[in-house]
Amino acid sequence: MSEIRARGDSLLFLTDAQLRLGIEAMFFAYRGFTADPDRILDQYGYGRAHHRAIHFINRWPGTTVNNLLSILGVTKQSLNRVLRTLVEDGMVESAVGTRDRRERHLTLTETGRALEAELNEVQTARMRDAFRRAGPEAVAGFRTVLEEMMDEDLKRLFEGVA
Amino acid sequence: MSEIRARGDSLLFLTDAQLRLGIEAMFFAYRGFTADPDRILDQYGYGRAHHRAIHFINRWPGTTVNNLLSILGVTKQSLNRVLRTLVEDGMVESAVGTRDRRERHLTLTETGRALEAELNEVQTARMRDAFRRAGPEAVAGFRTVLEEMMDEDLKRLFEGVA
DNA sequence: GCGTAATGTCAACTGTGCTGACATAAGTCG
DNA sequence: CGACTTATGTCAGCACAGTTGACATTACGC
Repeated sequence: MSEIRARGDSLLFLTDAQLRLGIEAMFFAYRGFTADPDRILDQYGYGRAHHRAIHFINRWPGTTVNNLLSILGVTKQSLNRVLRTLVEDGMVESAVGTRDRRERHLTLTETGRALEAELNEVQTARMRDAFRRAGPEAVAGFRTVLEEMMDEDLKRLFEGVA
Repeated sequence: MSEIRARGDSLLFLTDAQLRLGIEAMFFAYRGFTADPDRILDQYGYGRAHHRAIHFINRWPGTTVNNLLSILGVTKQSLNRVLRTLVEDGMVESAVGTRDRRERHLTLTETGRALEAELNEVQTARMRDAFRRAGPEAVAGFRTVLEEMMDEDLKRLFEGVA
């Protein structure tokens, strides 16, 4: 506390009212954040869980099931239900590991990459518009605060790739 | 686009990679954002829907069911299930409107306010730490970007109270 | 060969969203 | 007054995505 006063900053941004506004901003913004992809997913009979799996498999092609589990923070039963439909639908390929044959390496198929691109397009469009209107300094602040809100392990994961 | 270049800003913050990082930051941060209240809600046998109802009833005491419906963006059947348990548990009071007797005005009871305080405490604590570490300029940017990501109607609602 | 790790699967349960249908009470307006 | 509309509540049924617990298969490593 004292070192902050010493920096000469106003502490008005830490009032209860300001913090509650931050909470509500998160809530409303997250709704906007998911609204566009949700509409596309509906057409495929998929939900947000499918989106998250597709997103992170695209992000780290060849990742294992266990990796994905720890990134997504769900149980294997929950993830498996989603992965099974994605593999059946030809969106995801599950390849036996070469170094360790117990592992399954997950990658998107051509079709899967197309869906990922479609989902990314709309979600990115909203974010791009928001970033553009807000400007680079605001975006830097946005990213900083979000990182500080993460759990420690996810923060390390995130900073590892950022 | 041109007016941004004219401002002399770099457009590097709008690259696809940066936008994808923004998307992932939102995802991971929202997990952290909900993690602490979730643990408390579990103890009461409640979920996030209960939290949201409690939050906004506390925020606008005496609000009507219809108001709450449009803020939360769910169906009345969905909200009613949650409200019913909260009223049964003595967390929320539903009072017949005086001006319009069709309306029900919702307020938190003493017990409800205590739970709200408990939930707000942990969620606020995380946000306060994040805000403090990030500093006031980052917080301003955070709020700006979040507002720009909201749907238009929610943005107006939010700006109305902010 | 034994223990452990990675994965998959079955069953059951929960919370929270949805649609559709219907009911009641109360306000509004011709 | 009567007709329409609005605010709310409720029943039934369904879907998605999370959970726990139990168990099986396969493969790695000491």
